[in-house]
Amino acid sequence: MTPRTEEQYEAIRQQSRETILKAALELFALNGFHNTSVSKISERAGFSKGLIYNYFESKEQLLQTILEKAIQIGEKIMPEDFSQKEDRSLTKTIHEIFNLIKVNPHYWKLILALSLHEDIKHRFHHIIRPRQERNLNNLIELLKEKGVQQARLEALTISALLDGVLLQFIYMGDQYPIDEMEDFLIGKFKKFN
Amino acid sequence: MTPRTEEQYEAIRQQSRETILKAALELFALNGFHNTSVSKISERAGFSKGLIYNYFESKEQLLQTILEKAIQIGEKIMPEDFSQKEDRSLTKTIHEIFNLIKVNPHYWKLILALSLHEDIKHRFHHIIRPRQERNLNNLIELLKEKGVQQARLEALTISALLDGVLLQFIYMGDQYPIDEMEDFLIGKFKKFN
Amino acid sequence: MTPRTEEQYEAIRQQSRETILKAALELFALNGFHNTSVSKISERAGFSKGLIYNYFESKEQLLQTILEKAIQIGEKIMPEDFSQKEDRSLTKTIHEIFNLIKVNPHYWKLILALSLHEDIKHRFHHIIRPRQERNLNNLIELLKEKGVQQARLEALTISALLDGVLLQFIYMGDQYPIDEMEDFLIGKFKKFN
Amino acid sequence: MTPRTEEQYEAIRQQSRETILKAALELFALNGFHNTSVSKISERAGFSKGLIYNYFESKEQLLQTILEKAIQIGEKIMPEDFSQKEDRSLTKTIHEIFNLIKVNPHYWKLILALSLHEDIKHRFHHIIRPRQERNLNNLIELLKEKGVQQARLEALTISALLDGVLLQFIYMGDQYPIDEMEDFLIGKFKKFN
DNA sequence: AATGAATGAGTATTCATTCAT
DNA sequence: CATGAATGAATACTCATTCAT
Repeated sequence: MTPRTEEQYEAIRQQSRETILKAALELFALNGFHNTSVSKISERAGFSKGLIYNYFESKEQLLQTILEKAIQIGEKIMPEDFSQKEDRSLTKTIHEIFNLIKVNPHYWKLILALSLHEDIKHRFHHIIRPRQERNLNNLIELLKEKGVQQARLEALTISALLDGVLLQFIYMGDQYPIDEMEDFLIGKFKKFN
Repeated sequence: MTPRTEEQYEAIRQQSRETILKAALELFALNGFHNTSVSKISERAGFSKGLIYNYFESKEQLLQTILEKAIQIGEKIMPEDFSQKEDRSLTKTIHEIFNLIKVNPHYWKLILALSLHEDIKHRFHHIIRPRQERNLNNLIELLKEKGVQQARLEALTISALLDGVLLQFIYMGDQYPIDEMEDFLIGKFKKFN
Repeated sequence: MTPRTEEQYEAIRQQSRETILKAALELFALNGFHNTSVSKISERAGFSKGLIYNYFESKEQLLQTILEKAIQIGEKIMPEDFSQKEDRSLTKTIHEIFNLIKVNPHYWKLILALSLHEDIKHRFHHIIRPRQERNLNNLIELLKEKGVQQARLEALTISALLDGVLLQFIYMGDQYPIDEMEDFLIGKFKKFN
Repeated sequence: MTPRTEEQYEAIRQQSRETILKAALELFALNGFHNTSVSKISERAGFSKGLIYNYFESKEQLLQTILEKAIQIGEKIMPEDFSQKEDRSLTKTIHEIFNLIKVNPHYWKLILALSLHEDIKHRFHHIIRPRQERNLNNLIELLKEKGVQQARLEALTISALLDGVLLQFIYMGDQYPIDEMEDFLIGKFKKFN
């Protein structure tokens, strides 16, 4: 009955926010943003509808928060200063990407689905596009250093390949031989290390 | 003063149907199914809202009609009896896929976007899944004939690669070097011919 | 190929009108006015939708025409000048009412259903109410002549009874022992003859 | 700052539900089901359109709820176990029916109007028909016990008479001498007690 | 006289958001 | 911090009516 301390309140807030974000992510990824109601999110989170609005200004902002998080996750693999990174081997990078996919399939499914919506694409274009560009350039640099010819096309190919694996893994779920594919591709790209 | 002939009516109907389907396809692909209102479709088609319902029972059925058409298009490249096809070379097949993508990007964008929605995926799973399976098996057969080792993983790789190219082309549009990529990949896979 | 004569045209017109009215009556009686679309009427009549509007200004006017016809039919039993009618015996009148019901159940079903709608009731109140009043008064007169006490209540009772039989016959259709009821009631009211 | 208690919420809900049901009943009875829009119901109830759907799944279900309530009311007069009822005298029963009519004219008007719609009739046929049958049989039993000849036809007559009175009372409203009719009919049927 | 494509106002229903408690 | 009743704008769909042929 004693009032909670400021820290306890903060902890509760943090916890509730996470719960809501998790529920929203899952439903957005499963059914799409426009096909997911705030009601369903609150139900899945185990809260009341109104609470969502204590933490997020709108359904839209909920989405934005999720996307920003996804971008941060991606950032870890190919950080701003990728060229300074210690182990920049393609093998390592591919392994990290596969790991990411396996651990957070929902995020990537959502990102993929949303990136196909023009309206959302526009809203995040300024954030996503430069990173894609940068990642591609990093990859091109990497390949050039290894003396690869037509480094740009080769980089685009690798990038497309990884996107395609992601797509198929997302689509097929557990039926997709994700681990075998990882080994297979790492074997294939060893020569570029 | 006399009514139009049956043929005249049929022609009008055919024309209107096509116009509506085209508008719907574009909007679904651009903004997603759930984010496209029937009003917007009718506006884009240059008709009244009500007319849509003279031709299609529901927004849902409009989608279904579009998807069936997309499936028919895909069928041309990898037909049921692919193993009987005259020129089954990988080069030829890749070329055809690229062509398809370039000519009908809207269809494939839509298919991709929809295939990520669980509810829609479920509804069309019985149509799409078997074809994917069949296509993959055809590819595996093709590679085996050429004496390729690990034909299944190699086939999955090729399939992922093509999906990835589609994804990136759809995402980037005219900025994507689709023709160069085609040549590059055909060069890469010549050895499997 | 010779043009039709004016009379032939008129005959066709008359025929089409009847067909439309019949279809409309049946559907209105079956499903209610507001639950019957002009499309369905035209379908049942075997014509195009547009034709209806060559003959009737509106769905509303179609209804009005039907109601006026029903009123005319009722008029035959209890005409304006009922007191001048030759055989005004209750037995005869009841028999005529039963006949009417049996021959035109659709009309009476429709009349009953519509008379319960306030909006329609209002629109026809000035036509229907005076007739009901007149009919009741005629019945009262008749009973008074036979020396019946409390003629008004007795008349209301007879009137309610007949309405009730109509209602139940309409509701139950062929399962209702309409002929037996007629004999039974005529037996009952013989004393008033 | 603290949310309302569960009881408070329940009270609010109960109140709103009742208000909506009352408004719907009145409008359905006045203008018919198909001629009453959810908008009009919400207006009459003094709520927003959307609120209706917090309480009822559909306009249809609103109707169903009302009908079930009407059936429950009817059940009180002629309960399942009517033959066990203490005072089963016709006089008493007629008095109860008149009371019911006078207290709840809207319900009976609605029931009457709806029972003339084929589509609605079908939907509730399985609920309403058996009760009508049962009620008629109860009445027949009652009359037989009193030694009445042709008990079935007599019962049908009484039943029709009561339906007719209801019909006329509903149609004419306050102008109908409902109390006088009650006394008159009770006098008429005293002999069957 | 007859047709049916097209229109647009109206209807049921959903859902993001607000707010009193 | 938390609740859920209430709102209103948007959405899918229907249908009486018009009109060119």
